[in-house]
Amino acid sequence: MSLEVGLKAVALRAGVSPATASNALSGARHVAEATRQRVFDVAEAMNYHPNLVARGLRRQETRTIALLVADIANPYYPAVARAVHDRVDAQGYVSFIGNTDGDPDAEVRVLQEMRSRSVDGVIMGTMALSPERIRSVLGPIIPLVLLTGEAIASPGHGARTLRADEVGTDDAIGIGEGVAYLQSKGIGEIGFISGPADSIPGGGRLECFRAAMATADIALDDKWVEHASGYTLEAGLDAAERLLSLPNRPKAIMCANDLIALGVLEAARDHDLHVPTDLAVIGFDDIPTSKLVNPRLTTIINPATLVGYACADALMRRLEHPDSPFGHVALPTHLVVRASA
Amino acid sequence: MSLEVGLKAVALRAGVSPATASNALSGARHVAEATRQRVFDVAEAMNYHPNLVARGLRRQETRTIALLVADIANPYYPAVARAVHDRVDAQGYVSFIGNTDGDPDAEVRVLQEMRSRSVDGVIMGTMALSPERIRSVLGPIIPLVLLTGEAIASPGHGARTLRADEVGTDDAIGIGEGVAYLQSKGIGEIGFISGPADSIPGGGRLECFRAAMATADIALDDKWVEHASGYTLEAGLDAAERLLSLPNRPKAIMCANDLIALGVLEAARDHDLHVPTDLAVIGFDDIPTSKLVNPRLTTIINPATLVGYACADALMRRLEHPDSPFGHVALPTHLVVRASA
DNA sequence: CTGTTAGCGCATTCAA
DNA sequence: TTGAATGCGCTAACAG
Repeated sequence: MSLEVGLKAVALRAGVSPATASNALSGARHVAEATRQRVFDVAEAMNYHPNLVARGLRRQETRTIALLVADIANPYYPAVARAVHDRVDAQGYVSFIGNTDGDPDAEVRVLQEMRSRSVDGVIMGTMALSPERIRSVLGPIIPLVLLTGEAIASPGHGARTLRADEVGTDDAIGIGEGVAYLQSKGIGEIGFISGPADSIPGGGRLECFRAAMATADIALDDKWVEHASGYTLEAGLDAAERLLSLPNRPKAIMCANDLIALGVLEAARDHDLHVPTDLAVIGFDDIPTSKLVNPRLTTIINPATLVGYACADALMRRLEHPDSPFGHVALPTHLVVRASA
Repeated sequence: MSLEVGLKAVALRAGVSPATASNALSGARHVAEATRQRVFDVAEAMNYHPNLVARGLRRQETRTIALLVADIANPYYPAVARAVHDRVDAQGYVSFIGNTDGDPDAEVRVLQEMRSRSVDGVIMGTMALSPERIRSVLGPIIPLVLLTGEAIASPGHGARTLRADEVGTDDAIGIGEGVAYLQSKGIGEIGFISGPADSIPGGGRLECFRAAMATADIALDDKWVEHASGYTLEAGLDAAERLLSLPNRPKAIMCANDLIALGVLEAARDHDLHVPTDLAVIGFDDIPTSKLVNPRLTTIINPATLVGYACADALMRRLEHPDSPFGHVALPTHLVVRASA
């Protein structure tokens, strides 16, 4: 009934058994050159293409991976997704994409879904679930790459039991550079806008910030630490409004991501504050927009493409060498001074 | 050997046959309430989740779709991807993502790949292949939604033989508004920067532009029509350099997309041209960046989220009603006047 | 209402 | 070097 030509049809027309046709095409076993050629010709003539679902069931290997992020429309992720795609595509893998909005229930649901679909690997930028929970939902087998800034805060954290590779950014470098830079300009009244209080990447960056302030020996007023309700411009604007309405407001604001920082820029405009003289603003991520806004955003470069490559490479490596030691890659972040600080 | 609990294991523990367990869980056939409850309890206790690869093979329905675009990192697509994801996710479908860079070979390759993977449907924003070619590579069965601005240039174009739904934008509306707006400001020397000469969306927009100029009764100097080498800021900058170096340059430039327009903005800066007084610039798409740059970009809104919804809805509709008439949706575009024109 | 049989399309045993 | 048989995990058809 099926209109697709299957291996059986090719074998029939080539006058061989399905097994031989399979071997001829895949090269798994040796086949007489004449036979091989004949099978190839017939397959080509009949426009045969293997059914990858059936192959996946049989081989217990689907050559699919899952890329799970909070929101593909968040400007940081597309570059990661593209980089991952390019790397795995070169190895014959295709990617499922999943958006979780950082909602723990959604994360569990989509992880379970991907497990049911027998993906060969998962790359996940979690916002809510602990690594242990992720591993437990995903089951003990499927290779997992964690895409998280916090990886570095606790290097190699439980890799043994977690059986996961970690790719992150060394946020402390860039944030340290940012604090030092502000200090060198004589600015000590530095505030920070993090993401939602319980979210992971922003929380890690906040910790980095606290550490950097301590290192720089600058007292940190806890009133100057705000939590945006999300990693969006609007949430950043709201949080900045609160910060700028304080009786004694900070002279500089560092942010957990660029969108929040863009919100701060808007808030500064609303308050008739000149950036950077009245208020210095430093973002995080260096999304494409950042070099195009006015004033151009001083920010900390989060190398999205390299992160994507590193995730894909870690996953491909584990698929080839399942028993290699688990690793964590920390890509450096760096301050890029533009016009906002 | 497999560590995953299968239906057989659940059936065994529940004391029923695999078929009954299947029916109890899926509800395909009626099962005694007591049995059903027992199967559910066992499944839950054993943490059973169906193997969707096996189900796909058996049901000849994978509940996967493919979203094929030129480049997910292009800022227009993430919003489309997110919208598609949300709609199909609600129906239990997951999305493969494919990037083709508008390369015809890559498009053929990924279409073939998706066909091999038995996706239930394809949403494709083609840049290079003709609809007929796409249909031929994809085979006659798999539902196809074409995401293309040109759909509207030739409404219902070959829908019968193509067996495809089309979702596009009515680019002529917004481009007509743009030309009329410039005319109302007394600007008649209008140039246009399209995408690569052989690419589809930019070509359609160029045609709209020519038509709008004719309607407005403005003579169009062909020297003022340029082709950018891609839909990027850099390509737009290059093309604009060529246009602005002309002995008699246009007083306004309309563009096939916003990134090209952002390149024009940079070129204008390089040439010490003040926007909009020396040079008016109008983009296309209204990507998030456009409202944040300086000067804020006057552009034509391409409702990416609505486009994504429409694509997903068209696909879901066809999956439910395979024989419904093929349709094409044209979402209106509109000029939004900001500061660059 | 439930169990048995069969097969989706392929790749891997085993045997020849 | 090749073919026949088997089963990946699930569900549909057919019996009972």
